Amino acid sequence: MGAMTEAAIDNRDTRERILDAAEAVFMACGYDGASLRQITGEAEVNLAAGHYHFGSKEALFQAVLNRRLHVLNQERLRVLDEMEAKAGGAPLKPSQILDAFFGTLLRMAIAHGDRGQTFLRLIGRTLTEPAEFIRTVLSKEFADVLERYKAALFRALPEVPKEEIVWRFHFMLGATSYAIAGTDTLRLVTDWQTGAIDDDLERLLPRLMSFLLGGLRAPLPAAASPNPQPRGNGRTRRKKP
Amino acid sequence: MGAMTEAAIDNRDTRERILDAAEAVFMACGYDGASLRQITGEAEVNLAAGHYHFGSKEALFQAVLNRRLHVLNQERLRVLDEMEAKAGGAPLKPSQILDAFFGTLLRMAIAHGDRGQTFLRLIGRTLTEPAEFIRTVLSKEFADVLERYKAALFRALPEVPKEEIVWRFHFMLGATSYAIAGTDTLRLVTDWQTGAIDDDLERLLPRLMSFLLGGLRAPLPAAASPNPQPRGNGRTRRKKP
DNA sequence: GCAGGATTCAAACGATCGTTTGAATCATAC
DNA sequence: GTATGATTCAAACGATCGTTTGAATCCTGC
Repeated sequence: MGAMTEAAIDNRDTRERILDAAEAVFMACGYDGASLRQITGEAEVNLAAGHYHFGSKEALFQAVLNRRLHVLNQERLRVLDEMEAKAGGAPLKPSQILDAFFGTLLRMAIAHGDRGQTFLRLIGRTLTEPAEFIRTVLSKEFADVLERYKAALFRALPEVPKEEIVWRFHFMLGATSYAIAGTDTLRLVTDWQTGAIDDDLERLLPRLMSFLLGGLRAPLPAAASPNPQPRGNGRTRRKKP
Repeated sequence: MGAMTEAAIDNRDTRERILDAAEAVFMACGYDGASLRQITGEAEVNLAAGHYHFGSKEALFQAVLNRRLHVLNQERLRVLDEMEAKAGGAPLKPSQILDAFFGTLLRMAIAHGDRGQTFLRLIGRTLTEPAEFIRTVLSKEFADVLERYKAALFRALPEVPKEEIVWRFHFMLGATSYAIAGTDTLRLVTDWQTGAIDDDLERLLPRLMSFLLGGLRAPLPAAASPNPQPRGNGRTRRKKP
C-alpha cells in the first residue's frame, strides 16, 4: 500500500482540499447521501485522488472527523486538567465543567470561522448517523473525554445519583448537537430571517450554557422508585412467551 | 395508475406490512441508507409492491412518517386545547405545556409497545436528516403544532423574551430527539447493559421533564446586549443555585 | 361461470455508486 | 539526463440503487 517516503510537500494541498470539500459535502448530505464524485468535483481533483490519499470512503469520513475532533477532545481534556489542578483537589463547579466541555467546542468553532461552523454542524449531524462504523469511530474518539467529564460531574454533584447525571449529560449532548446541527432545523420552529447564524453563534454559548445548567441542576424527578408504578395506561410490557 | 375503487380490504395487509418494515429499516439505516429491496424483503412482499402502493421511495417515507406523526400532532393540539379550555383564559403553567408536548409523545409511544418505540427512534433520527424533501415534510407537519405551542409558552412566560423561548424550545427538541433516537447513542456515553430500554422508557418521561423544565426556567443569560462583548465570558450570576 | 379491475410477480432498465486499473505526468536524487 | 517513486488522470469495472414493464394471478360483482 502507501509507501510514503519523505516527499510530501505538495500532496498536503490535494489532501486538505479533499478534506475541506468532504467536510462540506458530508455536512450537507450526510454520509450515505454524499458521493465521492461530488466531493472530488467540489475539490477540483480527480475522482481517484480520494482513494489514493485515503483508501476508501469510510476512511475519508474518518479522516474528516478526526482532523478536528481529535484536537477538540485533546483541548477538552487539557482544559479540564488545568481546572482541576487549579482547584487543588476540590470538586469543580458544574458551570465550570459544562463550560470546559461545551464552551471549548463553541469557542474553537468560532475561532475557525466558516470552516469551524461547518465542522460544528457536521459533528451535530454525525452524532445521529446510524451507520455502524461511524458509531464505532465516535465511541472510540469520545471514550476518554466522556469518562473524564462524567467523573468530574459525579464529584461536582455528589448528592445526585450517577444514573441521573449520565442521563442529563445525554440530554445536554442532544440539546447541543441539535442546536449546532444547523439553521435548517431551527427554521422548522421559527420563521426568522435565515442566514445570520454567524452573529448568533457568539450569542449561542451563553444561551446554551444557561439552559444546560438549568437542566443539569433541576430538581430530581419525583419517583425514582425501583418499582415503576403502572401508569394510567397500564400496558403490559412483557415479552410474549 | 392507482384507480382506487372501494375494493380495499386485503391491500391493507400488504400496505401495512410494507409500512411496518419500512419504519424499522428507515429507523435502523436512515433514509439514504435504506433500500427498497431491504424493506420489501423484510416485509416479504415483492419489490415492485412498494412502488405499486406508494409510487416512490420518497412517498413511502412520507407515508411512514405521517401515519403516526399526524395523529400524534393532532393529539398534541387536542390536549393543548383541552388544557386551555380548562384554564379558562389564564395562562398555562410551563410544566403543563411541556407535558402536553413531550409527554403526549412518550405516552403514545409507550402505548404502542415495540412499534411505538421504533417510531420514536425514527422520529428522533428523522429530525436531523439532511435530505431536503424530508425537511419540507417535517416543516409542514409541524407548522401548526409548533405555532400553537410557541404561543402557549409566550403566554406562560411573559417575562422571558420570545427569542429566548424559541431557542429553549429548540434546545428541548434537541434533548428529546437525541434521547429517543435510541440506545446506540446512549451507549456512547455509558457502558451500561444494552437493550433494557423497555424498562427505561417509562422512567424516561419524568427524567426528561425535570431536565426540560429546569432548562426552560433557567435564569436568562447575562448579556443579551445588541453589542456582543468581545467574549467576556459573561457568566450569569443572577440566581443562587 | 366469466369479465375486469386490483394486485402480485419475475425480469429487466438506466443511472449512479465505490472502487480499480494502467498509463501519463510530475518531482526528486544520482 | 535518466532512473525512481509519488501523484494525477481518463476510463472502466462490478454492484446496487430506484424505477418500470408486461404478463400472471387474485379477487369481486354480476
